[in-house]
Amino acid sequence: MASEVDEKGRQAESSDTEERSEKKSASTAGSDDAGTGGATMEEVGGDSNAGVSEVSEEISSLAVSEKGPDDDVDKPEITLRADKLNEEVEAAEPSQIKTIAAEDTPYTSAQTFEELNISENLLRGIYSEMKFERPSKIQGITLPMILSPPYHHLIAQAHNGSGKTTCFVLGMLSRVDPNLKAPQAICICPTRELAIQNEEVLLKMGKYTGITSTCAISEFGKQTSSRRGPVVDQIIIGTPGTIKRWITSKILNLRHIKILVFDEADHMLAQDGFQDDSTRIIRYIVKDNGGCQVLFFSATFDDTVKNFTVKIAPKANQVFVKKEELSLDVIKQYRVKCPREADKVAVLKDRIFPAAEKLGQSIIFVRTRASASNLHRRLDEDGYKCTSIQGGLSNEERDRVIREFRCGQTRILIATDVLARGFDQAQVTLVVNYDLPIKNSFPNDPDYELYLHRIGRSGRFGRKGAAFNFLVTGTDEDNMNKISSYFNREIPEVPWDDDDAFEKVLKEAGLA
DNA sequence: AAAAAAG
Repeated sequence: MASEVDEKGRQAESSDTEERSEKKSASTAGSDDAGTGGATMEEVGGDSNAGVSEVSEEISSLAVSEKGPDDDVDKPEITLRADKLNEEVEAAEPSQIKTIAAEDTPYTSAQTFEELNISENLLRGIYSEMKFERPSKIQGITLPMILSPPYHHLIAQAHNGSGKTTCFVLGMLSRVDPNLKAPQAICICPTRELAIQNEEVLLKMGKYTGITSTCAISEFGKQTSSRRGPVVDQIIIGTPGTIKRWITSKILNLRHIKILVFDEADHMLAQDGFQDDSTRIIRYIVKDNGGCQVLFFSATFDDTVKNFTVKIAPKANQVFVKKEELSLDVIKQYRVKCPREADKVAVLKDRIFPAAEKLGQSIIFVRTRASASNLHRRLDEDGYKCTSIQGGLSNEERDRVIREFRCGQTRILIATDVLARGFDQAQVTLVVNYDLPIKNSFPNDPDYELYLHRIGRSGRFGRKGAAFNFLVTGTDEDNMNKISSYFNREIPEVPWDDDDAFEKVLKEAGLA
């Protein structure tokens, strides 16, 4: 079921058009699943007082000041129009999503794009370019929240590959005034690859709107901020550093910004992520025009960052998924115990590569830049065809590696966590955690969020996928077990030296 | 003992 739903929500390239349009994506209400009702509603909000820094308090008081005269209502009680809402959409996706509407604003989930009151030109892009028929579950819930006055902030969590990009791209395109030739929307992403990808979706969906956009990422050899003229494009999608530089060097005017989007929001607001940059940009906007609607989108929000987000956007609409529900069943997960570190390469060569050749494309995640290039070099020397990407490469090099992978010229890509989040390539069926993701601050704990994002690079839009986790040490095993129980998923072992076992497991995953 | 952005 999940697959049909996801088909609707996809932001994929044209390469998969055939499949997408023939799927019965029109049946959002998927009556067969109606029995799954009774979504568990967890308590939300209220408890968001964990240790939050003073900075955030400051932001909070600033960020609330929504532009416009609608600052009247201040009722503490939260109207759970949400449960009605859940029943309506529950049928579409089996997962449990809990929704908290800001104040007493009632929202009805959208069953069609027409009822969202978006422009004809935008509808045309949605149908003829994106080939969407109806909103996916997450789209149906969040789009009315994004598009209805008084334009509350939104904190939204949704599964990998469920159509988050569409939500905020459509949101930006719809809220921008096509006749005002000035920056009106900003989207901030953690990597330049993601910024580029998101702008591609935006260009496609907004093809007939006449709305213009620009990508604010560092471009080697291109004009520096000082030599660049003022930004006249209406939507800016980029990475924190460049956006900040454009703002401080006055080439990006914030006066007409009405919507700000954080993609991979948990990372953008994490203390060891981009929290400082993100809060600074919010402050700039507040200072220049009194603030704007802010959207926070991610597949994951750990408790700390969730509390922080609620803190800086106190009156936001909230949409959350239980963590046990996040790990997609379409992605089969396995552990591979390797006797020694050196055996990892052997498993790659003997089991993964042969399979990968037949099964689409693969991404192999390693922990450091150095191990990415080392592994790449070793395999290269032995005649295995693969490429690697990490933040130490030049921008041109990165662009080239991505381009080659996008067009299928390369099938196996070694990567650091630069590609862990958001990277959307429908043909990726295999993900290998050559090194498990671990928390930098607590090396004995796995990074659950990163794990989920990594394996989410496969199984896009309900396709099949498999993830192999390489384990060597006792710590590896401990971490694997923690991940397994955190998401409440069995992660069975595949013997590292058994061809048949791998064969069998790939069949089981629906790949072989 | 990390990676990401960017200077």
